[in-house]
Amino acid sequence: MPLSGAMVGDSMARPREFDEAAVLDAAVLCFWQQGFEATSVRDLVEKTGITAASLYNAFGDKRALYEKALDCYVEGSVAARLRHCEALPPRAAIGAFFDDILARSLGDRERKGCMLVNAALDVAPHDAGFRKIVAGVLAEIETFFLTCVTAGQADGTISRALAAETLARHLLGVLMGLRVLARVRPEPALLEGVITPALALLDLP
Amino acid sequence: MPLSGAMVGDSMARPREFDEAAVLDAAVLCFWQQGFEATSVRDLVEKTGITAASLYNAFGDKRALYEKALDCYVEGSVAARLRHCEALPPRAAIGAFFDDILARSLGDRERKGCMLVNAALDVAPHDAGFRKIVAGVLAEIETFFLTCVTAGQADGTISRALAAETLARHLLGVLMGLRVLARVRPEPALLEGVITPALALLDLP
DNA sequence: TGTGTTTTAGTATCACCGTTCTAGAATGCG
DNA sequence: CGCATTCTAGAACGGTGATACTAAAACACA
Repeated sequence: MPLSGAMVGDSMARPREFDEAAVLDAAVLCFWQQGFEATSVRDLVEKTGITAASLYNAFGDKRALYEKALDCYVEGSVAARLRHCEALPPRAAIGAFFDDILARSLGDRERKGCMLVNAALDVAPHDAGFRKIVAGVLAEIETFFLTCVTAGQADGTISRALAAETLARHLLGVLMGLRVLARVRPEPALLEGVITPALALLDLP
Repeated sequence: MPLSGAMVGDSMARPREFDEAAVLDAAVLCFWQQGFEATSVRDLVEKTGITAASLYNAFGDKRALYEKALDCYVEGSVAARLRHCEALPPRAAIGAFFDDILARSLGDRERKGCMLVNAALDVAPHDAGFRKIVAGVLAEIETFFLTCVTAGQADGTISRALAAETLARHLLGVLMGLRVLARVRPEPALLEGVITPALALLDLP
């Protein structure tokens, strides 16, 4: 099984004609919008612009491509947002995080939601490998919240009324709920109503 | 197009051999576990024990059967829980509601989750009809929370620090989040951590 | 007891599924 | 310039998707 992108063997041959990153981006969009089952290889061929043979050569089978696409999404969307927010003061980081999610959810005209949350209900329950991946990313988000809350409780910007671990878990739950509701009822008042009490909880005496 | 279950015309004929309710229950289980796309008509034929022709005669096509199955699930699971909790005092009703969800989520060894939440991400985003149905049920749950919070704020058992509408929306969001997390990380500490702050919010001065 | 209607079971249909194969074109290296 | 290699395009593959059809069986009623 040759490694994609890397030249193997002792002789050079014809190089790729397509941009692997661009193809992966198109695949992300497909899986993100339609989920794993509802996306056919023919969809992928059409949207990526390369042939099925090239797809299979470069990425393996459909499941492997989904895995790479999910990785790509997480790195480009989730991890990027975490890195961005981690640079802020703790209480502001949490606020900015939810502001961004809110804006993204309300501006999501195609109702794609969050590919990670979609994966959590689509592929994770029936595939232990995917479940582990999704659970790992969720744990990273939880850790981000925990770090923020712990630091905020230490410097007095976040309430100590509840344990930091408990607050972090609550924030993770609210985040998941937001992304589900946004796909069915993307109403500003509803989504803001979901967030407001969670943030109020941080600011109490 | 004959109405299922009802005898039409002026002459009686051969009656159903199968129990329509039992067949619908089996269909609910299929769709609940695997979702709409991942469930094939052959799956349904196998699990319900009746033939494809009977399925089509009795319920119409696959989409119509899913709709009836979702109706059946909502009536038997969601609506039943709402009715049960509505009989309790407001603050206790909310507590009992989440206690039940928590127990159900932790005991869900097949990781089926909640069929309504599954539908919210599976069929609702791509089908306006289903979206309306799911949104309607979510609105019912929101109304249940709102009724509880309003009554609790009136009799002093629930904090008036936040508007009743806001708290109700928050509780709905937490509920959705719970059901997503439970399918990936069904850990008691995590799920309890999600709920605890939401309930604490109700009890503050 | 026939007659009409509707159930059944099984199969046919036809499009699409994920995947692989068959070519032939394009490249780097000896 | 071959030669080995790996790319591309597209057809082909077996399997399965949802659904429709055929014919026999089962009942209610005249």
